[in-house]
Amino acid sequence: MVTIADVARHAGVSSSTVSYVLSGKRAISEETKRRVESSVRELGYHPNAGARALAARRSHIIALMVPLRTDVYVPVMMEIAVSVTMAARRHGYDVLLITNDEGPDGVRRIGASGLADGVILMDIELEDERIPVLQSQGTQAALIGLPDDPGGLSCVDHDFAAAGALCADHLADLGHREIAFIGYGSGVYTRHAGYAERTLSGFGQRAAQRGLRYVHRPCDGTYESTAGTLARILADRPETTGFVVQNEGAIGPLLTLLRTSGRTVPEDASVIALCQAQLAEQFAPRLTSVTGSAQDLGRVAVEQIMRRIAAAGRGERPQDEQVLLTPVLTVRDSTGPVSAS
Amino acid sequence: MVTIADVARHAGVSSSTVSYVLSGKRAISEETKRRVESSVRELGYHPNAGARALAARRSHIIALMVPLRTDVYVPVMMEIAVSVTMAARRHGYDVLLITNDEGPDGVRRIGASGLADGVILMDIELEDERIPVLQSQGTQAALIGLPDDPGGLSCVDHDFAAAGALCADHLADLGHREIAFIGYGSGVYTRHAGYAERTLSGFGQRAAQRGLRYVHRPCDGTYESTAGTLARILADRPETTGFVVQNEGAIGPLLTLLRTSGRTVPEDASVIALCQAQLAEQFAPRLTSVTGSAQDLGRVAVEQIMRRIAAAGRGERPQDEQVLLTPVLTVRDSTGPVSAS
DNA sequence: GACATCTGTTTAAGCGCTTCGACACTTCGA
DNA sequence: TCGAAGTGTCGAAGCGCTTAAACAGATGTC
Repeated sequence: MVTIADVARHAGVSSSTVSYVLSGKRAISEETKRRVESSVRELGYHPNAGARALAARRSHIIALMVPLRTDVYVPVMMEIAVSVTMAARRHGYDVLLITNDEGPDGVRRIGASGLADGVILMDIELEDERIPVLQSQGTQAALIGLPDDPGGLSCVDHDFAAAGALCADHLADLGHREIAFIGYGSGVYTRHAGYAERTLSGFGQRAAQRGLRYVHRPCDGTYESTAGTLARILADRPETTGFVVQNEGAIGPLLTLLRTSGRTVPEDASVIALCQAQLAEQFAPRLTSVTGSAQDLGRVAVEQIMRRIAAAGRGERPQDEQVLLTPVLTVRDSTGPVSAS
Repeated sequence: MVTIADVARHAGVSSSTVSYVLSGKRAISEETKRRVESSVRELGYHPNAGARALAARRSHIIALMVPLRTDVYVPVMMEIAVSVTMAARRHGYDVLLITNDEGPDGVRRIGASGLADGVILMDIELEDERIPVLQSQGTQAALIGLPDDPGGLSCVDHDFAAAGALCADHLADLGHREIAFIGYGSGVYTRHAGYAERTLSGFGQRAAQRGLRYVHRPCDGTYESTAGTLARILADRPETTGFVVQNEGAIGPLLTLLRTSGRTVPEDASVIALCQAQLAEQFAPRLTSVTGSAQDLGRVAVEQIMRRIAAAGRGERPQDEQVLLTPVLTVRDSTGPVSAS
C-alpha cells in the first residue's frame, strides 16, 4: 500500500507538504506542487480513507437513506440515488446506501460513528421519527420531501401543488368539466405522505378556481384495483372526460380499460399522468404528463448538504433552505379538447 | 462525541477491555462484559468508523457498482441494491454506492484508498475492463453476472440458459411450433452482455431439441420499435403463435399491439415474459413468466464477498465460487394450448 | 512449595493522515 | 538598516481505535 510518506520520500519533501498540495490549504510553490503531483501519479497514491477521516474528522461520505416501499415508483428512486451519487462525486464525496428499515437508529448509528458527514433522507413522512434524532445529534441532513415542520433542516421536493394545478389548468383549458383524479393507494394517504396530499390539494384548489367538478379515487395500481376504481368513477360520474393519474402502476391498466369500455383517448377521454417523461412516452398514445426532474432532486439535495457541511466545518450555523422544483407540463397525444357530442 | 475511553472510564476498565468486549476476540468475564455493555448502551457509544478502519485495516464497507444504463430493467437493479444493503448489514457491513461511469478507475480508487473491503460489480461484460484492475490490486470482489473468464473471482447470476430453456419447454408442451423471441435492443447484443446471449442460446438449443421453429428479434422496448418488430414477425412468419419477451419495456406495447391486430391472448397467441413476478401480474391478462430472484442475487453476492474478506483476513487464498440461480416458471393467464383452427 | 498453565485485564505502540506552530528566507516600508 | 509582514516548508502532536505483549492472580501439577 502506498502511503503519504512514500509520496513524500519520492518527491523529496515532507509528508505535510504532500498533504497541503493535495488539500490546497496552504500556499505551495509551483515547482514543489508539480513534483508532488507527479509522484502521486507515478506511485498511484490514493489517501487512506480511514486515516483521513480520523485526522480531519470528516469522512467525505454522505449517507442516503432509501425507502423499501414499492408503492413509490422505483425507477425514480434509482434515478435519485444515481444523481445523488454523481453529484456527490463532483464534490469529492462518496455515498453510503442505508435502507429505511434501520429507521431512527440507523440515523443515530451513522451520526455517532462519524461514518458519514451528512445524511440525505427520502420518503419523508409529515411527522418523521428520524428528524428529532438528526436535530439532537446535530447531524447535517437534507430531506428529499417536505416534513410537517422543516425548522432547522434543508429540504427539496417537487412542487406537487403546482403539478396538481398544472393538471387542472390544462384540462380546464381544453374544456373539460368533469375530472377524475386517480391517486395512490389509500395507504399512502393514511401515512400522510406529503407529496400525495399536496398534489391533490393543489389540483383541488385550481380545479375549484376553474370551475371543474372532480372526484378523487385512491388506487393501488394493480389491474384489478384500477378496474374497480374506473368502474366506480364511470358509474358515479358518467360525464367524466378528464383523468389525472398519479399512480404510475395504474396508467397501463387505465388505458386498456378505457379502450375496452369503448372510449378512445384523446377523443372521448383525456388522460394526463403525473410521471416521468420516459414512462409517459412508452404508452400508446404517448401521454401528456406533468413531470419534475428526479435528477435535480438528487443534485439539489447534495448541494444543500455540501453547503451545510462546509458551514458547520467553518463553525457557522448552516443555512436552512427549502427548495421546491417547478414541474413541467408536456403535452403529448393523450389529451385533447372535449368533443362536441 | 463518545469515545471508547469514555466508555472505559464509565465502566471502570481499560479501553482495550472495551474493545475486546465489543469484538469478542478475547475472553472477558461475564461480570465485566455486562458492565461494559451497559455503559455502551447508557452512553450511546458507536465506535468511530474512521479510527476503526485505520487501526483494524478493515472498513466494514463494501462497494456496490451499479450501471447507469436504462436498458436494464431498473426496479431489478434497485431490488438488488436493497438486498445487498440489507444482507451486508446482517454482517455488520455498510454499502457504498458507486456508479459505473467511474469505470476501472473507480475500482482502483476504492481499492487503493481502503474505502471498502470489497466490491460487488453489476452489469458485467464478457470482457470487463474492471476485472484486471481487481486482480492486480488484490481487491476482493463478487460479480453479479458472468464474465468470459471468471478465473480468480466469485460470481453469481441467474441461470439464463435454463430460463430460456424453460420458455421453450413450456411453449412446446402447449403445442406451439412457431415462436418469436423478442429480445433486448441490438446494443445489448453488440455489447456482448452475457445474460442476453445466454438466454437466447438456452432458448435456441431447447427449441431445436423440441422441434420448434423460431426467430429472434432485438427490440428497444419503445412502442414504436415494438410495433416495427411485431409487424415484421407477423409478415415473415404469420403462423407464429408463441412469443417470448425478454425486454420488459416491450411487454405492454406487445400486448396492446396483439390486441389491435385482432389476436386474443392466450387464445390466438401465447406470451411468456422473462421478468419479475410483480411486473408480470400488472398486465391483463396476467403474464406467464420465468423469473429469477433478484434478492437472492444480492444476498449470494454479499455472502460470497464476506467469505472472501474473511479468508483474506486469515491470510488464506479466498475460494472462487460460481453460482447460478435456478429460475422458476410461473404459469399465469397469457399462455395456453395452441387453438385448433 | 516451586513451577507451569490458564484466565482476565492492562499497557503501549502504531495505523496514515491533518494541522498547528515553528522556522528560514524573502520582501517591504519607514 | 531594521523590524514587520509574507511565503514556503517542516516537525510533531494527535485523531480513536486495535492488538501484540506484558502482567497479575487463580488454579493445577508434581
